[in-house]
Amino acid sequence: MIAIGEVARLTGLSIETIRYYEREGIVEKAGRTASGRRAYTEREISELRFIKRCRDLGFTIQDACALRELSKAPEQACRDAEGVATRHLDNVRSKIAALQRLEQALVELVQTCAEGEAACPLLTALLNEPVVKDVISGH
Amino acid sequence: MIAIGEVARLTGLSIETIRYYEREGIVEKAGRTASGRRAYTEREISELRFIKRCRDLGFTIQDACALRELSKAPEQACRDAEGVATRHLDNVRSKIAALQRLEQALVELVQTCAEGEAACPLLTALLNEPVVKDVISGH
DNA sequence: CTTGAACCTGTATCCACTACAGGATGCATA
DNA sequence: TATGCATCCTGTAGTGGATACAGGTTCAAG
Repeated sequence: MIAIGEVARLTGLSIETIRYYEREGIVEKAGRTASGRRAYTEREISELRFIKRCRDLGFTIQDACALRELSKAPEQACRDAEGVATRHLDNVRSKIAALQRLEQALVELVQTCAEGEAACPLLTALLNEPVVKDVISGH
Repeated sequence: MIAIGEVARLTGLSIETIRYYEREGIVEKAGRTASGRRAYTEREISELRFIKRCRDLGFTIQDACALRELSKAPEQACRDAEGVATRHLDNVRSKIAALQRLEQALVELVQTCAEGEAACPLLTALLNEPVVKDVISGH
């Protein structure tokens, strides 16, 4: 049986996050020792690591749970998993594109900033110009 | 005097967001009509629009407020504003780079997905783990 | 026996909104 | 004048995905 601190080290998740996953029902409640401490099996650790990998790839928790279920189901799983991943990939590409538009707008703003001018062109632009259209949703 | 709905239309912010900005002290409390409805001046609308532009560029509310203050100060504003914008630009570029690494990883995952295989390579990759070595030894 | 690390529960906080519920007001039409 | 609908109000709760305590218990080493 493995304690939560060790699980954190093994998975790369923080202790708080592991408890949060349990609290939210994202993973099953871990077993307990006589004194009430969480005790993990290797299977549970694998599951946490699976979630961690999905999160590192930018999948939502919901997607991560869906992929985990697929990893247990035998039939059709591959195509479903590919679907989830492809949709996410589209998402990532949209975000990249939006950020690149942002980058361009920022570059242009900063370029206008010439030292010593009476009015700051950057601030003037923010005061007067309409700006980028499509914005990033995520934080 | 302009009502909040019209201000929303003029700025591109939602009514809820305008009220939220007021509630949080991000902008000054708007004046009121006899019946208690918010009434906006052109100056207040400009300020909301300024915040909106900053948000569209991905600046935090905090940055937006800082830039707004700079737009009111006469001296040094340009260089300070350029600093804020440049730091943000660095941020945006880091995010783009991170997302591009993500994109590459996802592309590789999805590419491995060949229809009809027994085990889904995508899920296998997510599951694939080095065997847990160390167990908490004691008891 | 004492110390300090690791663990526990429970709650609050973050960011920037968004989504109601439940009611008051304003304005055009019948 | 009455109706009805759009618009507005306050207040509260929820979102995602954690993170940060406070205030306590338990464990292991010296």
